[in-house]
Amino acid sequence: MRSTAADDLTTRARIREAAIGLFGRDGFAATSIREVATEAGVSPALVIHHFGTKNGLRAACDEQVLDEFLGRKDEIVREPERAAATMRVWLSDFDKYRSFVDYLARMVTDEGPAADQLFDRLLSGTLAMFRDQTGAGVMRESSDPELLAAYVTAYGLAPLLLRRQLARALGADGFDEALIRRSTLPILEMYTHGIYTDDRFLVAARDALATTRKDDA
Amino acid sequence: MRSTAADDLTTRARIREAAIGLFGRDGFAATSIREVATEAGVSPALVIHHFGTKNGLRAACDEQVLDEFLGRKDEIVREPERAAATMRVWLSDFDKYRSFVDYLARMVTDEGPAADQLFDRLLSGTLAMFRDQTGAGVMRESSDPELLAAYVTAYGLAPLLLRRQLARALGADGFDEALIRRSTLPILEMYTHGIYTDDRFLVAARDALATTRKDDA
DNA sequence: GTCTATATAATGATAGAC
DNA sequence: GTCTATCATTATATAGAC
Repeated sequence: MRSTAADDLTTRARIREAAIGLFGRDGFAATSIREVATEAGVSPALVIHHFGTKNGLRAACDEQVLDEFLGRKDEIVREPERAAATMRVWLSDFDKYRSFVDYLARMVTDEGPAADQLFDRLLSGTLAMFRDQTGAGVMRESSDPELLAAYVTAYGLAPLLLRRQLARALGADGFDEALIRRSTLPILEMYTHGIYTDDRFLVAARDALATTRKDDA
Repeated sequence: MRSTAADDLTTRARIREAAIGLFGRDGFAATSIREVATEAGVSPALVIHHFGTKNGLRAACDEQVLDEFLGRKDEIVREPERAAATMRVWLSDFDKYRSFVDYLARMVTDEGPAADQLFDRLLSGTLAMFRDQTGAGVMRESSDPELLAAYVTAYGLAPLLLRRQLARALGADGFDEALIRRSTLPILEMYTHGIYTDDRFLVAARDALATTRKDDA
């Protein structure tokens, strides 16, 4: 894996890493080219020289983080597994990879091609996984597999987006390896047995939907 | 319920609504006081006159959206139910309430007291609900109820944060009432029966955790 | 309460030397 | 490749008239 702290980087890469850190921490709009330059130890003009515009710099950061997270394109088929593996590495050395985690979280919720590409790759991986597992009889058949896959993908991203809140609410220092360990079994329990003891909420919802559907007609 | 579009608002309120719309759409840092003023049909100086600083304006927006979403404090105990009800109203008239949805989504992921307050109120409501339902035998006992409640709260917010991606991936115009309807049963199926047919992932994870725990020692 | 005019600072980007 | 110097624009916020 690459080394973030090391200074054996090209100047261009150093600027990009500085930008990822600041964009991730403060957001794109709230970060100035000057701040990036100072952080990287170069002049503002050099930032522009390398990346053209501030948006060019953002695009370079997007590409870098996306490549780090999912691997270069068509390298591996199973995107969600690769993503989960990367995330484990990132969380295992929390301080070292914090920039990437923060940047990634901002990227998913921002609108733009990077967010779409990321979600699509994760979703298509989840869909493929679901298809295999359903075929193998390991997974139940859903009444709406596409929707379920989309939601499960979203649920997978939720701890990333709400990592601060989860850590705070659970009395942890940050969303680190310990929290991942703690969450593994309870969440897998939920995905295995559900959280309810019987069908009553499901039945009630079915009735409610049928009723309002009648009202609409 | 209040009317967003109507012009029977004080100037102060009109400025605040304009700010909510622009902050929600473009983000706080990317929105200037001038834009807010133009949108509200007043001068930039008047914005400052009413709210002191740009951050003061943000605070007023936070308070407004939080009050709209959860109701004024200590009005209702069951926060998540109130929140879900508000969200249904907001999604039932998508264009009218889009500003609030967008603003809320930004608010949850940003750091700050508003986000913390919102998450805490939702979480404590979820916890109370879980306690009641577990007591009534409707809900299974989790191996870690606090963690499960935190995750379920996060999962409840996930469609809000990823509404664009969900809508896009599912071929919908936006995350509207139709998508809520479509998702109700499949998601409730998941929460009722889980998605796996047997324990094998759960058992495997238990083994894996036991192994790495041994490695650490 | 609302405006015009303005002070003051910061921003993204350029020009051109080395 | 990297810098200094600077331009043109925009930003938040203030002063003071009405």
